[in-house]
Amino acid sequence: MGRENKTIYVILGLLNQGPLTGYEIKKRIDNELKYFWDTSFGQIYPTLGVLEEAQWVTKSSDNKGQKLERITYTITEEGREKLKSWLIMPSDMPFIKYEILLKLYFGSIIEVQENIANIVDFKESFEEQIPTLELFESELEPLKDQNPDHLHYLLTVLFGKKIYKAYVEWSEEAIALLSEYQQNQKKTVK
Amino acid sequence: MGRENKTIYVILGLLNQGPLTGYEIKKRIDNELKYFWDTSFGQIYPTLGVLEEAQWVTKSSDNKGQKLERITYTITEEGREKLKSWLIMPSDMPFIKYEILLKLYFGSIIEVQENIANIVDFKESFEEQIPTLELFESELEPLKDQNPDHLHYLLTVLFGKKIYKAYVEWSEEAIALLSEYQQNQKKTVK
DNA sequence: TCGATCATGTAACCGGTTACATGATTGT
DNA sequence: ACAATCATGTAACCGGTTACATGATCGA
Repeated sequence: MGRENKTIYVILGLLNQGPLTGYEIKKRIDNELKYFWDTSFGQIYPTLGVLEEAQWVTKSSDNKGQKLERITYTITEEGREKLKSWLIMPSDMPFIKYEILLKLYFGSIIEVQENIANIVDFKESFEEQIPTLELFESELEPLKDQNPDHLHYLLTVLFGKKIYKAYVEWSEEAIALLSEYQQNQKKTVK
Repeated sequence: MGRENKTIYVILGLLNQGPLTGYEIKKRIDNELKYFWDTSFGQIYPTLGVLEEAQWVTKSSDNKGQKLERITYTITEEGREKLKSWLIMPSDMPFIKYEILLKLYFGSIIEVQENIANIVDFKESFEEQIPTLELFESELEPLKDQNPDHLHYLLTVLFGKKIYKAYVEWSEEAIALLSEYQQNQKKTVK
């Protein structure tokens, strides 16, 4: 699970671009970071409390006491330092549990067709997201020299594109190998 | 975190190939599944208890009562059915939290060189594993038509190779873009 | 003899999800 | 009127890691 709580850095990173409410933080994560990160309200609100106690953010409300209070959080200088010190540390390796590989590894006891169907699902779910990533790419590409943020966003988009294409290519190879095996089986039975 | 406990299926999948002790299960996971799965003793032993209670495995000991008891677990017919029913279900999508992308996304506030160093680390750690995967591939390739298990193992190896190569390619692109940006910056300063 | 590996397990803790609770505001 | 969205939070629960505890066996 990776010892350290990374949620604090996601929040600090977003707040570093400007003050936000908890709700807005969630929206930004869902819209912008969804290809490589996610989190839930049940994590965001408690973490904001932790951040405030540590004085990495400050809290303010333009309608305190009223119903539907809107609490805006702002990063502090200490918070910015905390963010920077994390940014320059080596990253944890992505450790990923691929359920589909686990199923394939043990998959010889079910029908070949069932395994192929699983891979087809996998392939399609990534393939359909590639055009969106390419759209982002075409929007960010011309801006990359003007603003370092755009360049950094572009790098994450290129990552997504590269990996999703690799998923699709592997799926095609795997389906071909399984189909070939299935054909050989049929011949043997005949 | 993905609702259902997948550890039970990893264990059932391994036991389906033959009886094992908890310790041996851990070793097999570390040796064979490490590219796409891992787990700890603190998860394996309690899960074996759950599996036994559900009668998906049976427990036996050739040296009961002695010190250093060796407890061997064997899958039952119900266990095998449970495994099969999971194998044919659609897989959860791999949801992956890439700390390195998070850092890049927020990376414009630190030195370009720091971000490049992070990517270089990332690249190297995967690059060095590719030869091992290619060795596995060359061992499994000639066996794939003889035994369906070997074909299935090969598919998981091909996955690893494809994704690791994609990581390396992206790293090179990203480093090039960041270096280019850095050069332009220097010119502007002059 | 001494270190590596075999072998089983527990307890404390943490990160994270889901469901629940509550209600206001905005646009159609 | 009504649905969607805005808005904040809590509690129960679960999966998983780490550290701890204990000791046997085997090979150099």
